[in-house]
Amino acid sequence: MRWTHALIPTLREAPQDAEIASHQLLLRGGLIRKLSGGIYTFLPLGLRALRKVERIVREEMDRVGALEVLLPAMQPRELWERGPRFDAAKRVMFAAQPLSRERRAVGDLVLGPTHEEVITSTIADEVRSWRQLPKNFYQIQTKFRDELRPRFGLLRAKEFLMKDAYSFDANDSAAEASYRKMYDAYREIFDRCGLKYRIVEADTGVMGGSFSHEFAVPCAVGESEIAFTEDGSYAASIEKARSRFAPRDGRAPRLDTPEKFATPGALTIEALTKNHGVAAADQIKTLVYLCDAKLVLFLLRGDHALNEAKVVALGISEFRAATEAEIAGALGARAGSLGAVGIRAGGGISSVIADEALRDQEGMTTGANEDGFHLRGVSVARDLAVTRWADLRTAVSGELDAASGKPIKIERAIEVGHVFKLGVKYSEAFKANYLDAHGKEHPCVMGCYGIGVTRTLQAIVEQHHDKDGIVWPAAVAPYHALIQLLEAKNAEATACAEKLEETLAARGIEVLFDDRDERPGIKFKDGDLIGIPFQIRIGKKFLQNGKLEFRARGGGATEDLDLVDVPDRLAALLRSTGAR
RNA sequence: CGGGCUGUAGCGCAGUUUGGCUAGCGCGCUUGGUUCGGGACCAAGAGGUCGAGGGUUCAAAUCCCUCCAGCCCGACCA
Repeated sequence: MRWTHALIPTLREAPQDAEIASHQLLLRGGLIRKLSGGIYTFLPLGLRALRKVERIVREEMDRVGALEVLLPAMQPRELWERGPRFDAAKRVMFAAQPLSRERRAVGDLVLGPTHEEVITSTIADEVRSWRQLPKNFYQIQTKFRDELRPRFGLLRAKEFLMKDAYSFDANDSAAEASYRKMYDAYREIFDRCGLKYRIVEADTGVMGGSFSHEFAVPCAVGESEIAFTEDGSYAASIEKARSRFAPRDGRAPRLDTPEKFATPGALTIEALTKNHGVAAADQIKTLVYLCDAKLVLFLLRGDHALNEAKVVALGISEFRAATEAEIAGALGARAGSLGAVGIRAGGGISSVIADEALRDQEGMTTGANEDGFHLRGVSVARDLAVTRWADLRTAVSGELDAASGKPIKIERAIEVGHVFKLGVKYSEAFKANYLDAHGKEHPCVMGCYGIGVTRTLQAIVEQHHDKDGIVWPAAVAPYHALIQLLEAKNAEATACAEKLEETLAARGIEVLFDDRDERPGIKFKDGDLIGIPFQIRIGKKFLQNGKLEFRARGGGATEDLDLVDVPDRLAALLRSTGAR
């Protein structure tokens, strides 16, 4: 491809709404353009890179026997209403209706944010026998989600390309084998994309299911947090992460009975520490939530934070912090002076759920349910009527892994892939059943597996760039090689460049030929910006002694080669980088 | 949805406080010339509903009202 025939609108400056390097470089390199918030056009160069990622995904899906399908992006709303999670899903869904009133749709349509409902209802009709199992279907398709706040270019967009796959198995162990296959395929995919990533145990959230893993690319602007030990023996998303809490220092005295004391104006953990000398770890934090329409108290140690994902994991589907009025009505005090001493589940409060860190603790301080007063010397076992113990806390950096005792670190990351073992949540809802060898009907055991393809593309750029621009891993680069003709007015140099382009193309090497009549500096800057892995310069040295200058974008010395030697050299390098 | 901010040429911005002549600068674009190895220089050009609508005024990018869009922080997030 000749540069003058292509459209590669590079920019010297980045648009001001692009904050992070990868977003700026995709725009500056002329790979994408923003149409509207969270909605992007792929220009030719960007599309080529995207297709490379897609190709890797396809090859690895095909390799493990997944079958490619294409499910509709437009879906009947009614389908979702029959499914198990419409209420949760509809918050991010777009409706798709004819704008003209005269042209009414037969039923309401939505734009699919994902495809569990479609695939399961389809398979329910087509798969009936154990002989047809296992099956795994995948597609690469545009998803639509109404992100409240799209940002960072392709990292969080309203319209994005996703690879999603759905496995159907006869039983749990078969489903786990399918899961394992996909897990391994994902490692291949992200390895081939040149990404450094961590695989973390993840929360299943609204998706439901029994377990899942997230493929996370560490990145300061990532939207999720992961906890892991340095040696990789433990890794989990922050929602799921468990850790050993640091023990209390044990200086708070045990009392025979709780003792009330005045704490005027001390409404926070910090204020109680500062004004009354009560260490955060010696306090009980009392949080009031409205859970499935009932008031629930959550108790944590003062220095710990509630992890709401763990509340969901308790089986509580709808919850929110209680309002001031609800709190006052149930406990007779305002937030800041709340406590569970004397609270019996069943009255205004339906249950008292306490974090494991509080078990058997003594000498604790908590609110007295009277504004401006707290109780000290509280013994958890003696004074609190805990109805349920659970792990509620958010792990923090520096705590120890529960199993190995090694310190955990917490970092932000981009979630590029997620695998879920779903179980029968969707197959039961849509009656995706099969008959076993004895003629007995069972629901298929499902798994689902997503890769954010456009997000992966940007994650690659985020991980592979330098001050001058993108440094594509060869496997996903829009082109393998860039010919930079620096003497465009010289007939011999031009003929050499044309010959080289032809020779490389004939060998299946994807080549971009910068044939513009521009000054060398511009070509160097643009070449480095768009990051094609190998650059071949035809310039001064060619005029002097017929040599071409061959260099890798990622660094390393420039080699002077004869025209005839370039194709072999390139082909060998591309083979070694796994690009071809 | 709450808080903060911004909308002026394709991109980056000044001008708005204190209303006033033909709305400016850099990059990019066009033409001509000189250049030619890390984003050259000179000259001449093209390109604007100053986010939209309404109002005040002799006069509005500038003041007032309404709306829209975008960005940042938060809430939310499969």
